[in-house]
Amino acid sequence: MSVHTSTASPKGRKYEDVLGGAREIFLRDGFEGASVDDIARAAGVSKATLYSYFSDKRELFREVTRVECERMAETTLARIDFNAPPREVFTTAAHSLTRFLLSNFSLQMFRTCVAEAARFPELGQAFYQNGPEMGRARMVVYLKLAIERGQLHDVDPDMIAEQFSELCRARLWSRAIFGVQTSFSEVEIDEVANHAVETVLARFAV
Amino acid sequence: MSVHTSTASPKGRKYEDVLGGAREIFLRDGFEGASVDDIARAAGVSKATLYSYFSDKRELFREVTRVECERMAETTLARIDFNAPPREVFTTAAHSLTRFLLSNFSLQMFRTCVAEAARFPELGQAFYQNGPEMGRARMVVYLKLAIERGQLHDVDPDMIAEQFSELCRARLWSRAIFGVQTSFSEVEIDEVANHAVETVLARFAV
DNA sequence: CTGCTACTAAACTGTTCAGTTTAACCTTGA
DNA sequence: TCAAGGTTAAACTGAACAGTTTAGTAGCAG
Repeated sequence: MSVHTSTASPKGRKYEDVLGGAREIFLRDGFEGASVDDIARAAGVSKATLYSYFSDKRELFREVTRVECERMAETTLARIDFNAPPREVFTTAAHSLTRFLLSNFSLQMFRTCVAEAARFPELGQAFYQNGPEMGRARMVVYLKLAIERGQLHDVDPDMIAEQFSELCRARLWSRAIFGVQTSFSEVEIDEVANHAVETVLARFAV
Repeated sequence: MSVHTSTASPKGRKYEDVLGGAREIFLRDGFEGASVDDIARAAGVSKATLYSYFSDKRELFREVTRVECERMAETTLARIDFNAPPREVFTTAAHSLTRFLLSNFSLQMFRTCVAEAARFPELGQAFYQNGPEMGRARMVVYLKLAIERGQLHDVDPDMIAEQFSELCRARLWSRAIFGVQTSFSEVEIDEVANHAVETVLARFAV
């Protein structure tokens, strides 16, 4: 009896292996930078097998990003306590979002999607919708409640959410994306997150 | 008598042509996406001539970005009136920065630098230093004055500048960079800029 | 006219890489 | 034991493309 990973692989034994290898190499080298031979090697699979699952490199890439975006949505959209006061919610969200934005995964994903935006218009859009857009929508639900409760001023909640997430990028994110700085201390990250909280509260809290 | 563009070309007649063609194609296709044949064609120059000026594609790219960053620094670093009150300065800066961030040029430059950050660590860093870093430094000079005058709270001026420029990216920039939205009305832009001003003032103005 | 320098078109080299093909090899189940 | 289907290594094809070479042209100075 063979061991199966949760649901039996959609097609053939090596399907998950291929996806795993592709994830590793695409994340390391981006789309153009990744060679299919490297992916097959990393997956421990022959090129012929790989091409029996995916008709071409793009389709493989699409599938990897789809799966990764789903995982990201599940994992990193911090559970919001819809009954907590704004300061608490913003503080929790700011720290987890700032950390996430500076994570290797998030930065590489962003780089690749941006780099391929011209070749793959659909890809950047999918990434945007499954990533930033999803997080924002969730935040907006909370903001509306808080406004109803009179805890926040009655300002377009969408704009509050947008400003909040941009504030979490202050100082460190642009350095990270351009490779000017590659590692970040807890202290630095906390400082950025705390400043984001203070600013958003100064403007929107009652 | 032949017409010369300002200073006589550093080397040979076609130097500026090459740079112009490279600028056009790199900006359209990015670094990897651009073919040297395309550049030569766009420049109205033979490949051999191109390679007599630049030893390889990377050197050509470096020079194009250097020149473009200089131009950007001159053009878009809005003159700040160091004696004006914060609301006026932030308002002027927010509108011009938001527009700039959404410009075709800025977006393409960003895309290319990010995409090549792995192959060209120096490039992203040069872009960062000549672009965001330079604007921020200029803003900080003003902020220190305003704090001394008691117009702003005594908070790390660097953080004020960083938050301010991030706020100008709210809502529209991420849509632009992922290709979700490609054109932006004056109304939308003004709204983002005005919100950035209100938020930064709410937190930092005395 | 001579000779020099910048330039040109086009063919060529060498490499990288996506995707295909082939012929053989396990594994499993009847 | 046999057959079928998934898998494999390796060679192959064809295209794209950076960079070079060659043989020749245009213009200008003396």
